[in-house]
Amino acid sequence: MEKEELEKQQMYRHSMSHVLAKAIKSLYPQVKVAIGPAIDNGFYYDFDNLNINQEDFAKIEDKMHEIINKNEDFTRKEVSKAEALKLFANEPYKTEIINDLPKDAVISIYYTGSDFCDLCRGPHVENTKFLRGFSFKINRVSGAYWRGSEKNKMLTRVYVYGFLNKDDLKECIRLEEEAKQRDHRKLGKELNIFMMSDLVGKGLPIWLPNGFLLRRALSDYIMDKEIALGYQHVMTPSLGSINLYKTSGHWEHYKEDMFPAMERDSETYVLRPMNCPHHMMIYKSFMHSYKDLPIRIAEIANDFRFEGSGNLCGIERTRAFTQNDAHIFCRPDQIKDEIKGVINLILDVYKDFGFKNYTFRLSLRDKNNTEKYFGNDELWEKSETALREILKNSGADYYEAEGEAAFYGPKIDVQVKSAIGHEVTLSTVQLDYQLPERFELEYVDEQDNRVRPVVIHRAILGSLDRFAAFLIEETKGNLPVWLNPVQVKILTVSEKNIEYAKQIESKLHLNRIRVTADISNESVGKKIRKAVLEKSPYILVLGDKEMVENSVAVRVRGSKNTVSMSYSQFEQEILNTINNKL
RNA sequence: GCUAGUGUGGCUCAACGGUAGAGCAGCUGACUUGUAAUCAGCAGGUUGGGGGUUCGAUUCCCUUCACUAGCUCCA
Repeated sequence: MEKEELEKQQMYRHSMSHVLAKAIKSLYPQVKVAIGPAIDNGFYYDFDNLNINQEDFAKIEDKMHEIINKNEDFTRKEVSKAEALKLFANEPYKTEIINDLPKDAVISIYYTGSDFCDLCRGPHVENTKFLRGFSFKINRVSGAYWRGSEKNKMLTRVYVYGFLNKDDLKECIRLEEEAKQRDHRKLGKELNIFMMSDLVGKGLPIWLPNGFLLRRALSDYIMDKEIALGYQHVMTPSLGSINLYKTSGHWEHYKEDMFPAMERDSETYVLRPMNCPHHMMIYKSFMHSYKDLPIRIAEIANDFRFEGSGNLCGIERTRAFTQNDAHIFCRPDQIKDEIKGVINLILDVYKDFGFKNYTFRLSLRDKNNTEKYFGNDELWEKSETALREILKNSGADYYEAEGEAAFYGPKIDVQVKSAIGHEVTLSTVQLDYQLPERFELEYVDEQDNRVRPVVIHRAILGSLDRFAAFLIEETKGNLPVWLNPVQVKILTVSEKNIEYAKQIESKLHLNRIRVTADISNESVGKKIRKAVLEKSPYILVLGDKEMVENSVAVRVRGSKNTVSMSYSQFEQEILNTINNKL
């Protein structure tokens, strides 16, 4: 769609939100209005004291059509602050907004007809008759905090799909339906990747055999990459003394989001929410020369966070997860190269996985709320500028986001969108001067002075859990052969072929290919169906013909055709596919 | 965590005030099969848990747990 057309659509959506508010006010006079902007797929409006559900949608939509068909004018008026306060005296949320405006502000308001007006900057359509061709449908109703703060009252938000073009509305709804089909929670269950159990506890996924094979493929892959780049892997305990986290500052910042402390005898332990402090202690336990740096300590590490119950989502957001974590201890003059190296690794990895839908985000601190962060302004400025420059030079597209930094430093995050539209961080690089200070880390420089190293925190796959979730959704469950839990599925035609199937199976096993054989007494058709539903990349049907010829009949995922070839030819083909990460 | 909605056998769904029913999956047997469901039989649920209303509750009410959507949070 053209830019002008898009702007027009946003204006129409915004005008529609006024129509929605007017409709709601006329149906439910006790309601107080808050705000109602245009969004990506339509618009919403927040109301207080409104209690509706799906059954009321039709009634509200009818009322909206009724207003549109009355050909009411949208009239702009400018008023003083005092006049505005008087006009909206019965609307506490509008009053609050007006009170926040400067004393001498000229406030614009828009009437829809003569009986409804709303505080608004505009612009709007001139008359509701222009909205007649606009396609809309109430999507859902949900809660939303007034002004986005959990300290405030929760209002009722009515979401409405809205498009200039009827087909766009249909397409939007269709895409949302399709997205549900590739939701990792649905596919994860169907493909036996993971399960949940109430008795085990919420947010605690159980990885089934297929899921474990996927995780192993992922962690082997990334560890091999890291080893080649000079990372050293370690293994540290999943819990630690509470003092470790008091030293790092995490306890102060995050204790509400950690599992509660465990006390025994006179000691207190916590399940670790991240691995930085353990890695700091590894660095600290040796004396380091400037010549030894950088030191890159990596771990595939289990972590535990007490995520709010409403935030949990399959394996995308859990309370027990596994990070692909590393800490790079380096000299200040090495920062640039090390971060560049991490960004290159990220790009390299995403290429291997075929990911294209991601954006870099430069995560800065919130300048209006600096007490949340450790360290002085100068250091923050310096760190943020350094990351910005590296990103600029990398040529990657990025955007900046205030308030997204870690308490110890700014970050470069890689953001992706899940099937159902959650924006989540997959990879991250973080620049940190604070933890070295708090843990009193040192190295000896050329003049024999003891000085502080810098720490770069980074995660490439992020957490294996979330990465797997994203991978499943991006591939619609059709994981590439090199990652698929079962790479080859063998089917026998009759009992006579079992022996031959076993031979082929063990040959593939010897090549470290993940293979299973279905030798059940079912029809070939049924076994094919089962294997196709399991999304097996290669199905080998073995019958008398293959047995005699020492061949295999290969059915490749996505194709209904069968290709007959010698076993050795197949072996060559699949090994090539796996080596090329296809 | 907050607001709202949902909760029936492993899965997908039915019955909606009158002692729960189907398909798939599972198990057993027969069939020995050539590219998306062979046939027959068996088994499986005190309708998430607890409490209440009622002669009677899967169905109505309360509460609790879990899930879903959105909001908030995300080292």
